[in-house]
Amino acid sequence: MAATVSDVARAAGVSASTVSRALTGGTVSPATREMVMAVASQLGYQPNRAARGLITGRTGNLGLIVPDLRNPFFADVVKGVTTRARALDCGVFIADTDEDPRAELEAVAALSRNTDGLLLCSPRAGDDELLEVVEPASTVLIHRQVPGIPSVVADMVDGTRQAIAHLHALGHRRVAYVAGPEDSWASRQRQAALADAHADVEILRLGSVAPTFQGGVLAGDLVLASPATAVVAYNDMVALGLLHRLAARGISVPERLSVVGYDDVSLATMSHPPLTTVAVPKGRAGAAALDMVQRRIGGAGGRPRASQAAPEQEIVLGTSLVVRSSSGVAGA
Amino acid sequence: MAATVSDVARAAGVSASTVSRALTGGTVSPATREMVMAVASQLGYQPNRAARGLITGRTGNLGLIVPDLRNPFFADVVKGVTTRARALDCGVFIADTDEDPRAELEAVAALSRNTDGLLLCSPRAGDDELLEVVEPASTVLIHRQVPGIPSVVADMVDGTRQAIAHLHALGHRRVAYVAGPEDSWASRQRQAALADAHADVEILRLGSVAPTFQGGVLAGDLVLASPATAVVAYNDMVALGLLHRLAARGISVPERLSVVGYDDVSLATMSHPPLTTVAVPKGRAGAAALDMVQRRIGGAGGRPRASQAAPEQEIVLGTSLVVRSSSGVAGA
DNA sequence: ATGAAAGCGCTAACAC
DNA sequence: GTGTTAGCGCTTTCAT
Repeated sequence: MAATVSDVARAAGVSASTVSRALTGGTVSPATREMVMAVASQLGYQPNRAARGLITGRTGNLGLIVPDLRNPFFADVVKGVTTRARALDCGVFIADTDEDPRAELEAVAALSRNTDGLLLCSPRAGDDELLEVVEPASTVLIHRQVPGIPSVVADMVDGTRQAIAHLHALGHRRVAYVAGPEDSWASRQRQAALADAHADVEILRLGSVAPTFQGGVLAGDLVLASPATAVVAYNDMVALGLLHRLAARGISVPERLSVVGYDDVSLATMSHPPLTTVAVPKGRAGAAALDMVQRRIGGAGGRPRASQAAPEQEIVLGTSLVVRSSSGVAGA
Repeated sequence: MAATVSDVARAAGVSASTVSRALTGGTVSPATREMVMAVASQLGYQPNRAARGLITGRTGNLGLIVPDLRNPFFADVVKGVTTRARALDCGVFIADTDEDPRAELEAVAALSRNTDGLLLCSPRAGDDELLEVVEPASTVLIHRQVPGIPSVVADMVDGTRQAIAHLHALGHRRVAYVAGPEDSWASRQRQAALADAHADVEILRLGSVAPTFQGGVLAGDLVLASPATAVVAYNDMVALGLLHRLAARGISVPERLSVVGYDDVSLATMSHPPLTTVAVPKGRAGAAALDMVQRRIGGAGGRPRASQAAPEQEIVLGTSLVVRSSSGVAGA
């Protein structure tokens, strides 16, 4: 059986409350504190978070909900969250919803009772459904915006602008866009951004396709049937599938066609040729979201502190185009 | 504030214990149960697991520790665990140790107090360190064996045998093996398996290299400088890097050189050419480990039940060679 | 600066 | 079958 405060108290010859104070930073004499700490670590004492949470009203745990851990994009976000959580000594419950909006809503319900806050990464559920189950005071959305719920997003408008400016500079005037899932927030974002990225560049919308490698393979033929000299894919996985299909059809990239993705997943450096892509901060977004939710629930320890100067509702992280070898001069 | 048992009890006109019984499957009259359930769901009651855990001694939560979530291999394992956990209504704490053995040990210490059991996936710490901090009764290792700690592993000996038999059948007699990290359990496993996979096939050991895409790139030149007609890589990431380097040097695969990997990560289908690889069950291993730890801690609710017919200590999952296009007839 | 006592939400004995 | 009581491990008043 694990050691409890009482065990430590007995071994240290003090009361349980003193142990508690020594360990959580209450008013104790330096000497006592040091002694208690020594005894505690010597006994391998680890506080029972459940018991602590029962009284403080805070569990010290967070919930993190993602659509699919296998997607390298989400893996990066999760990694950012867990890394920051480790530094903050905060537990992270993980839930993978398998891209199922219903599972997402269930996960929110199950986790919200047993955590201090929730991080929802790219949730697939609709705005209204989300607003129904989510507690805005202790929830942060990652890479998704819903009016009324705080969020951390990447500046896709700027990233898109950079991508199109890059292609324009290389002489491209007709650029295909391979769209992802119709109704997704990210997809709408990208399309809106493309719409007014550059006056001189005509955007040819293709798709939509699944946001996967296979979706990209499928898109390859669509792109070749269009008059575009360059293509912007919904994300890197689609871009990679595209590259794969183009190679299979003997099309040289970037000579005949330039390809640009979104996300900058690690695979983007491993393709043939390495992929030019709009880098979106993934780990950084996860870490920022964790900090944000901590700030919002923090300090007050459950008690909602009286209106303190309108807490931030949104963080927009910068994006940057990473130019590799899949983009080049038009008609080269 | 969330509803508590007392709230439900008051609203239902019964005592708190009756509510508890109705919700957890105790002896209650069907009518009462139904009524309580209705009131509970109407109030949106969600049990406070912390409080429940305090008394039952079980938290209903598990800890899952992995070296690196970005590694698609581990992502698959995690996914297997979380999927099974969802079905069992069991929370999963995730910890990413960044391949750091010390962080691993710390994670074990921090999590073991606040979970019912621990799943350690491919831990990097040494046998002795692990044995020191781990509670064998409530821990299961995934893809790693340590005497005295239960584990779920894949049959690498058989997988390796299949791979070498495949290459032998294609006429290969000299096969290079690109070794991974010297001191890793997995690496030793594979080498032992290769040593007596086939009497007619000579194994040329190369490396070791980092178990990454970059490691594979590096290994590409090593392999070409050897007389081997085929190469087995430490894992798929190395094999993919190898393929990349070979392509860059204009070596055609499988005509000039056959390449085989281990793991069958999803990327293995996306390479040029698609990779022949020893498929190891990843999600299945995670799910099996979860079931195993539940079985071992289950029922008794904390109280270690008196010796019940020697609980299983090890599960070995089958592997199978997936033949794609990176392997072919020798000297073709 | 420290100890005693109360209580967080829940379930397990024990009565009835 | 149901209510009452006690207590899990911890923190936090309230005394001192």
